[in-house]
Amino acid sequence: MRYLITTALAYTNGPLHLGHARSTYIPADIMYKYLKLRGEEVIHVGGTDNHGVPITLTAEKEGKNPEEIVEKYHNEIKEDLDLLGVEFDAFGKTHSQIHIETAQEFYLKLKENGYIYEKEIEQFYCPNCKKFLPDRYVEGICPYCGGEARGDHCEVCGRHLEPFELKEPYCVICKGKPEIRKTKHYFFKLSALKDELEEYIKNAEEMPEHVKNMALNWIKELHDWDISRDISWGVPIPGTNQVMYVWLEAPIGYISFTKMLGDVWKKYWLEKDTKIYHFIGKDITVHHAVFWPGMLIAHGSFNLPTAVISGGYLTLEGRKMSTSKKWVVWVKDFVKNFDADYLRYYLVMSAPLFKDCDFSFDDFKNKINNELINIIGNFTHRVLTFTHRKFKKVPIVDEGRLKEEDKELLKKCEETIKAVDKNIRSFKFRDALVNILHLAIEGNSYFQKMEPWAVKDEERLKEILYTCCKTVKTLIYLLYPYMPKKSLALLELMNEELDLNLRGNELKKPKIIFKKIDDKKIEEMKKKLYENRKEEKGGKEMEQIDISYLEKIDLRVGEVIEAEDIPKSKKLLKLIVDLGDEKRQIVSGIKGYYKPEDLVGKKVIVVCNLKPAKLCGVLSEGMILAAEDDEGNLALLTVDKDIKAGSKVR
RNA sequence: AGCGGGGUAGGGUAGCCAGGUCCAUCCCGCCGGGCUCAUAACCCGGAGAUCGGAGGUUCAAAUCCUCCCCCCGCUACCA
Repeated sequence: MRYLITTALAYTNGPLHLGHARSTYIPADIMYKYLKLRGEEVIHVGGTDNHGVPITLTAEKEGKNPEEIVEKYHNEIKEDLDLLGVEFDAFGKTHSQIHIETAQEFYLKLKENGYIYEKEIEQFYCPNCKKFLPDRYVEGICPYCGGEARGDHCEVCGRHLEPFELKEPYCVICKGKPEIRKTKHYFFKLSALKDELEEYIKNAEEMPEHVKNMALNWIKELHDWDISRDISWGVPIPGTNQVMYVWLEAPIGYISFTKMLGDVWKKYWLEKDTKIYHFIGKDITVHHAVFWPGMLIAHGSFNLPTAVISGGYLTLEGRKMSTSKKWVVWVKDFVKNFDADYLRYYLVMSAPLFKDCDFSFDDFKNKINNELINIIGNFTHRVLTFTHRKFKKVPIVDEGRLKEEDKELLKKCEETIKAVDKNIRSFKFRDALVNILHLAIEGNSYFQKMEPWAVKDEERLKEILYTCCKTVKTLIYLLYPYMPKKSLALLELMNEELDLNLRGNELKKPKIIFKKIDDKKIEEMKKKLYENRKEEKGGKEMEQIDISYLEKIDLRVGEVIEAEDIPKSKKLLKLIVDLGDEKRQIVSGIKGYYKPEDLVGKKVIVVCNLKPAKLCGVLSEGMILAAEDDEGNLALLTVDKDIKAGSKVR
């Protein structure tokens, strides 16, 4: 059996953060290193995704051309991966000759097989920017709920919108008004592949259950896929002046980058007996479990994915990560202060891969110091120092002569090896690491029971320490995929090879391999993170305004006279507010903070001259003011003592 | 709104698909004791859980069914 491991192509408009590391790269690298360690034929292929409009936008913002942006972030991303200890056999770019050719050949084959057709469609065109605008680059008002909508999707009510349903559309680049123009687009007949996809998914034995469920659900309603874009940055569609939609060409990168290795690529993509594992983040599960296999089926020659391993999301200190709000920890900043192997350990240990989990600095410190170091670090260290002091080398004894309790620990080693194998091969990286931790606990317990420090009989002492060293060697071997650097450092002290044998070699002078995490560094990192957040929100950064600006806002006191829930919304309540001379209906996003009945009678501050809008289909003629803190607590603004409804606020 | 995942002791997590072996696993934390080879580390023992809520099926439910609540994500260009 041959294994091809791929990791999601990183998008070259920013470096990697801890979320990328946890959901995709670290698990994949563990799988890769493990299979390699077991002597399997395995390669890891990855790279960066360089096309699509966001790159051109970033380029414009930074006053550079797209190639420069791509180059910059491609290199940064690769450096981040190196820092994490993630290894690749091939790491490519989608903006490269080999990929562009491969993607075009792929496309032509789809066409030849009858899966591509042309259709004239109408699309937004921005006369100002002189370009057609892909969906996401037009914003406007949702015709159903009056909320803000982007392209074909309303952010507020979540409806899918037909093109041009959008009211008051504007171009996100120049804010100008786009016009509608006709253009010829190419479509991929995804809908024709329903039966084949269903059969594929149902028979994909190693595909995780939740991925299967999602995929099967998705194919119930498959749309054909508009795969052309009227922009210039991308893989040109042969014979046109358009480029391919990135989700058509990017996954082909898995093939193109394998080609970087020469003819062996054929073994992985064309010959049977290959397992293909795609490691991705959960947001792109459908692309990998439905669209990509659909493309491969339509193409007809390549192996299909054996499994799509979709990693859960990582929150930071209990809150959603956000690069724009600077609520993020970048890989390169993290590894400046802490060992990458500690990160690998922590991110795997925190939760099973498919689940979301949280990264917190305090928890990181606790888990590393109290679990990894106290249990595993301490066991390996006490065994090596003690053995070194007594014998200077690993004593080799005849295993047949060992006592029951020795044999029991050695048996536990064997069992752990088996359990780890089973768990890693079924993507249960955390479970396997727990198996390893348990072996170290058993080791400590054995050491304690045997009391080698009190054993006078040298032969017996050799037996005990042989058993301990064998256990340490097993730990080093099994830990290698998780913590390669630490594992190799221990191996160095043992003067050993990366396998399960003991050679009786002379031990190097022991030193501490697993150093505890420094509180100061934790505090530094936390401080930096929280300060970023303050800066972002802080008043200093805001532009100063003239008092006349304030006069433009009509603020008045209003009394809530009716309040009811808007059932189909997540956050909205409908309020009727008395403003003295009139009553107004106002929709407010405070569901969950206030019960409708508690609001009635409250005096609130209302922005009266706000442009009316429909939210979730309900008209809102104003806005009530509320304060919100870091923890997401919300409080309505009200008046200090009773005052007439309709009073002006100034 | 639809879909996917999740809600189990202070935190994390196993068990759930194939109901009894579960007065519920493991790791951290907490409490008590022991040890001294070891990074104030280690070992032994203990306390701590209405298994999100309400019904139902069953001799038997954390596990199956129904309804509800809460958290996260996706919905086609953010791991």
